[in-house]
Amino acid sequence: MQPSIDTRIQQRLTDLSRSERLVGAWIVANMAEAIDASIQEVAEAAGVSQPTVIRFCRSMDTSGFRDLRKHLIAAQHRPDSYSHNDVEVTDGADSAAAKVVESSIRALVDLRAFVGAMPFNEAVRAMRSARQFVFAGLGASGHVIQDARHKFFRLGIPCGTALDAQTIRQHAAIAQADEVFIAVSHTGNWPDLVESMAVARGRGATVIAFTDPQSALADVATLVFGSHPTEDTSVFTPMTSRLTQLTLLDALQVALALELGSAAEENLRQTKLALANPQPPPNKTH
Amino acid sequence: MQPSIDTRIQQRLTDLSRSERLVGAWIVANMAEAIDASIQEVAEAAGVSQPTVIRFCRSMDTSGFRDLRKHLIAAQHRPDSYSHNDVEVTDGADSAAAKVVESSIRALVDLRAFVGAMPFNEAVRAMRSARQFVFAGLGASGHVIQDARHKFFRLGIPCGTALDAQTIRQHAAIAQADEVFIAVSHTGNWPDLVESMAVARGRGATVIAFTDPQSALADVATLVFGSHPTEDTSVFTPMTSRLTQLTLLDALQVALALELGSAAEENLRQTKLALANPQPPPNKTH
DNA sequence: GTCTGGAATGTAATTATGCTACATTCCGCG
DNA sequence: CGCGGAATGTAGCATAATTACATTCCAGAC
Repeated sequence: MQPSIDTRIQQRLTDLSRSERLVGAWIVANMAEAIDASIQEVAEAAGVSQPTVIRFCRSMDTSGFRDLRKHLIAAQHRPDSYSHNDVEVTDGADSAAAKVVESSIRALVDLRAFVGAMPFNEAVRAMRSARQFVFAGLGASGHVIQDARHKFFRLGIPCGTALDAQTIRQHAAIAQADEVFIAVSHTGNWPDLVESMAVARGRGATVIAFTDPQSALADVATLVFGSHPTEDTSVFTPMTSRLTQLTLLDALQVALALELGSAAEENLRQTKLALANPQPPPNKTH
Repeated sequence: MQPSIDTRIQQRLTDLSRSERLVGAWIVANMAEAIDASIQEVAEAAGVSQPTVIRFCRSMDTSGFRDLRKHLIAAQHRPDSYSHNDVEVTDGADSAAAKVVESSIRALVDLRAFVGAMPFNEAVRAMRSARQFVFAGLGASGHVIQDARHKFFRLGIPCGTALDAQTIRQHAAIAQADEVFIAVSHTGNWPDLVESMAVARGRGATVIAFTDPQSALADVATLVFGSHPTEDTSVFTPMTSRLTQLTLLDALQVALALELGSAAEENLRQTKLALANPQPPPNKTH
């Protein structure tokens, strides 16, 4: 996640022109008022004209005043302990653990802000009539993949897994139009995976990618679920990106279960039962 | 602090008139969009007129649309606000997805309340001098296990995995006092797993269980990290219990990395590097 | 010094937004 | 069946946000 808006303003204050600097200075000094203020009020308080305020907003990489206000409100309600505290070497086991949990929560809260803009409907539409799902991922993403497969196959649609470059290539080479590939990758820049997905898509298959939306994988995919392009370089980043991917896949599976067939209710009930008792005691294989 | 706006909307939904209820329902189902929407857009999406939207704002004890928007943004960025809704068969893919995310957040927020009482220090003390870790889990928990192993082995301590009853029994049969078994199970009632861990412990090994604290597995374990006995019977329970287990294992790994040896700083740096770049592009195996 | 070009800023007009006043519809009840 | 009050919508208004354009300011050239 980007640094919160107030620190961003502080940092760039010196790069701005005189008038814009006045605006920025007033805002950081009067955050509480700034949040409820209109453009006029800000302009007056800072002693500049209204367009200057807008120019200031643009300088801060926001689309306009509304957008800036959104960031200000968000910043005010985002406790610093969540955004900035990384683990310190002086931390005891307990406080380090607490920070990991905080960080995980933060990742999902941030995810929630984007989930509305993700293509769940499109994904479900593509998946509901698929002949087969192929789950593809390398390395650490392989665990996410296996977890996902374990959940989706219960819906009754055949599921394949491809955890290494060779298997992925082979699956892609025989891809059909009614197949859906689910590709997971933290960075989205593995040539093997990207090329294979391009091949699969070229053969008409749908490719759903869980990856960085800026990546090469995202470019070749039909649908992208962004594990958002985090700038947070803390220790936790890869851990939390995996959590968000798992959560998104959970969400997709539930959405698909709801949508499948006209017996949606029955499907949900089945899902509920299956998930509520994933380990019926006397059963060995599970 | 008042209950955050989304729960307030939920609560009062039934008291509202038909049209206002439509507005409220749309907003809670599409929080992310609602935040960026103008009155018109909300009115259209909810299928009502613009004044109705404003009347709705007033019904929510806000001074108007701007103020409501402020509360929505704040709610979205406050981690301890979450709605508690289960998925309905009438949900569209989008709102079902949103609920899954909410539910995951809730699980971690609940976890946070207990994390201080968990035996991280004891676990780290046992693990820092271990000759080997053995990760054991059956079925769905196997994915959690594999993910954990993938992370712990980087610390330089040998790690074994046991994903089926036979392997688990064999590992337990040759357990030594300086080995640490990490057992994961949602229910904690698999006879194979419970018996094997009892054997391992009888031979002097440390058994750390990630499971229901009321279960048989918890009884035989040396240390227990409770995926807390949730009373939430929603569809999500098994999904979220897996998330909490993963998060706890993340936390344990970070805590251990900090504690390992006197070169704690070096270990952390290594961890950071290893985690920050889990997929160095030209490397094939990862 | 003063002229010139370009950036910085402000003025004024434009558009979108949030809001209000009033008209219409709907619905329960005598 | 019609009355009265709540619920909702229509149309218009005021303000907020944004844009287009004019003015000012300042650095460097001559």
